[in-house]
Amino acid sequence: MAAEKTIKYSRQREAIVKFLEGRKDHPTAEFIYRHIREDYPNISLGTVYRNLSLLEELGQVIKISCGDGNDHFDPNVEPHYHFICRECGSVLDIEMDSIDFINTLAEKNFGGRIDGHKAYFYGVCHQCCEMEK
Amino acid sequence: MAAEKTIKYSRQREAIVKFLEGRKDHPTAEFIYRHIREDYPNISLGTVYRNLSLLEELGQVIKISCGDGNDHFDPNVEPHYHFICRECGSVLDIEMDSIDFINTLAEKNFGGRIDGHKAYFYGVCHQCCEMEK
DNA sequence: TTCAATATCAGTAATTGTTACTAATATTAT
DNA sequence: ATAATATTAGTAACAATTACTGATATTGAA
Repeated sequence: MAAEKTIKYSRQREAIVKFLEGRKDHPTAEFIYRHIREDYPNISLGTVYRNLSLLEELGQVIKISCGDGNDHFDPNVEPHYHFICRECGSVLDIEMDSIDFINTLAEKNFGGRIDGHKAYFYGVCHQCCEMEK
Repeated sequence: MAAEKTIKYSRQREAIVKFLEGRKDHPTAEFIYRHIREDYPNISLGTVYRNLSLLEELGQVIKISCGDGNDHFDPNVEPHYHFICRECGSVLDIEMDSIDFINTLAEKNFGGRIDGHKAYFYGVCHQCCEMEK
């Protein structure tokens, strides 16, 4: 039987969780690191990465790989969709009902089993739309 | 006026195009490199990367960033969807009609403009389903 | 309340995927 | 052919992430 590693409390991990709590801007590890450092000047970037992937395993955060080269992190683990602005690159939440029925559509002519999907929407965000005027 | 860089023929680029032609397995740059080297032992990985991004600019290939850490390349530039197997990590095509209407759904309660999307489906591929038995 | 076991840390080095640089080579229009 | 220049191989640089190490913090039990 695999010896389950017990998880000990750490201030650093708590700070990361607190920092992410309620955020909607899906920061990168680097961004989180820079801000946590204001309270914990000695925290290392490795600690941020290690804890983010631990929190991901624990199901407390979601990693968003939207293809811009950096992973982004989201404390909202409920299934939802993201938008990436072609202008400014910001990653925003999309408010829409679940579209799980596309799994069934996708499974129609497919040999295997489909149980999930990720969708990224692209365009120009509200803020950048305003700038165009 | 921007001096358009004219594009000269190169055997290496042709070899890459030929190698990708008709493939359905969405290889990575590294994979392409290893195989092209059988015919062109001196080709460098940089050349593969450079040509792949050139071909992408030319609209001859599509780069797939599915979040497994490696970019994959697809000679099929028609809009279509991909599946990623949770077991073996293979990236497969999904045969399904366009679901562009989800853009409209997504734009409903969204401030900005939405003009495209990417969707990745997850599950267990046919081959891995068989292995489970 | 010690104390031993060990998870976590900071700091740093290593890895990995990708891009940039450079002098030599290949292609193309003339 | 030749001149202009795009492309190359090879290598170095880069950025994001992960692994390593000895020191430190947390925890359950004595």
